Amino acid sequence: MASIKTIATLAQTSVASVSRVLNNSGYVSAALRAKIESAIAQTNFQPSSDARILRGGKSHLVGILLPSIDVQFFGILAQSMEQALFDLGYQSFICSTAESAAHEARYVAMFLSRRVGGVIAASAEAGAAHFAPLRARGIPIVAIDRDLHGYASDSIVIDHDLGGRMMAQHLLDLGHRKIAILGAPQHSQSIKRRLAGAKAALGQSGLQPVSVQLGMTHDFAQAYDLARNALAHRPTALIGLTDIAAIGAIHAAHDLGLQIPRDLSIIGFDDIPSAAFVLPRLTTIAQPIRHLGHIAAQRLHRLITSDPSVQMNALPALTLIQRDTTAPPIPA
Amino acid sequence: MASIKTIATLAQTSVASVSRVLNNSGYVSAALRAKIESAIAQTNFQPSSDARILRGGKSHLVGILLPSIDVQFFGILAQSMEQALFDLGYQSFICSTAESAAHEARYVAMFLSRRVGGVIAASAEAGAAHFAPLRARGIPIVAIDRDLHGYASDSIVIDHDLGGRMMAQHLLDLGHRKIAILGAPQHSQSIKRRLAGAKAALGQSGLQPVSVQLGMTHDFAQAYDLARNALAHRPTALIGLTDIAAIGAIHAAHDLGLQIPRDLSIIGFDDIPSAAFVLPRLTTIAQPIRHLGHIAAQRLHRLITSDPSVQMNALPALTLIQRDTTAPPIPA
DNA sequence: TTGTAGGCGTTATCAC
DNA sequence: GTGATAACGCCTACAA
Repeated sequence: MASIKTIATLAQTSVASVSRVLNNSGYVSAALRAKIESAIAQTNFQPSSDARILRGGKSHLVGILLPSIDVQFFGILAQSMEQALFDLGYQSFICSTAESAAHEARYVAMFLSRRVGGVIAASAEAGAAHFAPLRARGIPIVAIDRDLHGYASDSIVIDHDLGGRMMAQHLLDLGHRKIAILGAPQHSQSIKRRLAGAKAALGQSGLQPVSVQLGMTHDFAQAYDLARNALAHRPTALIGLTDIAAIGAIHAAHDLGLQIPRDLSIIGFDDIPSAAFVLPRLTTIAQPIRHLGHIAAQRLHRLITSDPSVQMNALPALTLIQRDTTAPPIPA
Repeated sequence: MASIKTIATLAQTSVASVSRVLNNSGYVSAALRAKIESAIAQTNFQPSSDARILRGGKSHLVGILLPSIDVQFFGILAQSMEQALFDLGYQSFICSTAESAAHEARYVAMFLSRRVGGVIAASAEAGAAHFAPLRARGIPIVAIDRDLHGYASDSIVIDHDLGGRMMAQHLLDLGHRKIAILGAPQHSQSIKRRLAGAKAALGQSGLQPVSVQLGMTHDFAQAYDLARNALAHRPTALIGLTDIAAIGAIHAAHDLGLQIPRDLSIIGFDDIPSAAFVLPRLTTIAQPIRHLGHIAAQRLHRLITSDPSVQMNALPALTLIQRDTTAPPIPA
């Protein structure tokens, strides 16, 4: 593999000068610089990041820990973070943890050996002790989507509780009283908080959900089954803690011969692209996914460089997107 | 940052012995080994991959180049590859290129400086010269989803042409004669091949598509617009070159008051999770996305290690998944 | 303006 | 069994 030495030989000079042109540091005569640059171009030479890191340079590596990227919400999030980070000069390890603390721990060990400069994580709920080694080494951690207890240096987490309230309130405002709730994965902190928020809002009206159905995985098929269970309790409206859950519910209702929103109102959460492209179009609470990813990248960058000039963006707000799956209940 | 030296001091021994326990090489007495292991555990020490690479070890790094991961097809693909690769001992840089050769080139330069051991790529169509430096260094490249002309060491690319034929044939078998085609992104090799295949199948029946609508981006909204254009030509059936395209078309048809499949048949391609969860459920050609990802990972591993014992899996077949969006046309 | 040399963390080679 | 040590590729004093 070509090294700085190869280039030096090619350009008939010393490694120091090559390093100087590579880094635009110190003095190099125009003539020498030209020779060196041509040698670099010829060889397609790229200096070894490893040697640079070893020498004491920053790694410009960051770890991104997400439950998955085969679910669109996280795919969008991952891509937006990776792009923003790349533009800031970092390269990312995007890791899918399947909500498993064991997997997270494995990836954390990898981050350590790769000397990542920072981590962005949407961690599984069950304990976060495996983040301790990162903290011990002063490696900044930005929590995204879910809090990380004492381990995060910064948190980009929307107000899931409020989100839950908004869903419930919308249905309440429409006049619904028999409301069911479903969602997954049940161990996810965001799901739990939305659930808590929704229940709280119902509670304020002296109501309780007629059924709460929680599942393990983030997929349509399971949501469909949960919805079948929920619908057995004859709600007039249904809260999907995610759009996936809500869309699964639309299908379950359809197969039961229910008309939406006439017989059943459904509201979701996230506003993933599919939400606007199901029939009927899904009413949902939108979170600005890409925007959150960009903010997380910026914050991590700020933490890594300790550069106070990077601005602290406020978290964008949640918005109710009213589409075609919610309406007042039929008067009894 | 703790190093092997720190551990040696802690365990009152030399770096050589620490290295020996780290790598299970050479002789270490049980007593010494215990001391060293405890020092390692105490410190949460992880040896620097950079130093290992520098020393001449393999980097165990691989680059994954995909147009995006915010589109579910690629998100699933990326995750399956990353997982399989991680289990094989590799860490991946998952990079979203937005179908841009310039972006690809930037990532390739990064791969070079990071000394990746291999690359998996679904490249944009426009030329692949920027892969030359990888080839020059003998870094294996596995093409996935799309061929890479002369640059790939191996190719995991389904027969898109056949896929196109299968879509057309299904509609032809049903009795359709006025068939429109839509899809995106139009510069994608896979899209072009499916289109070619579909046209060829129509041609064998002496037919031509009544309309071909191609777009730039992989999203529902654009597909919706394309479908509006296509439907102006009054086809009885419509081929979506991707499920995204087909789902956009379902909505366009719905908004035009068309009943599916009575007034219009629609077939898609890929069988992404949403395909089974739109109404009506989408008939489509399934490609086993995860499986393809696993195969790509295996093949790359084989190329990196040149270990002939890794089996060559055959590419899995395409299957028609008949759901509810296709039916015979209404007799005129 | 250019060149020489040391050291970053690791492993392999060689002595002891 | 164990411990020095050279070398990997790079950057940065420092010397010339």
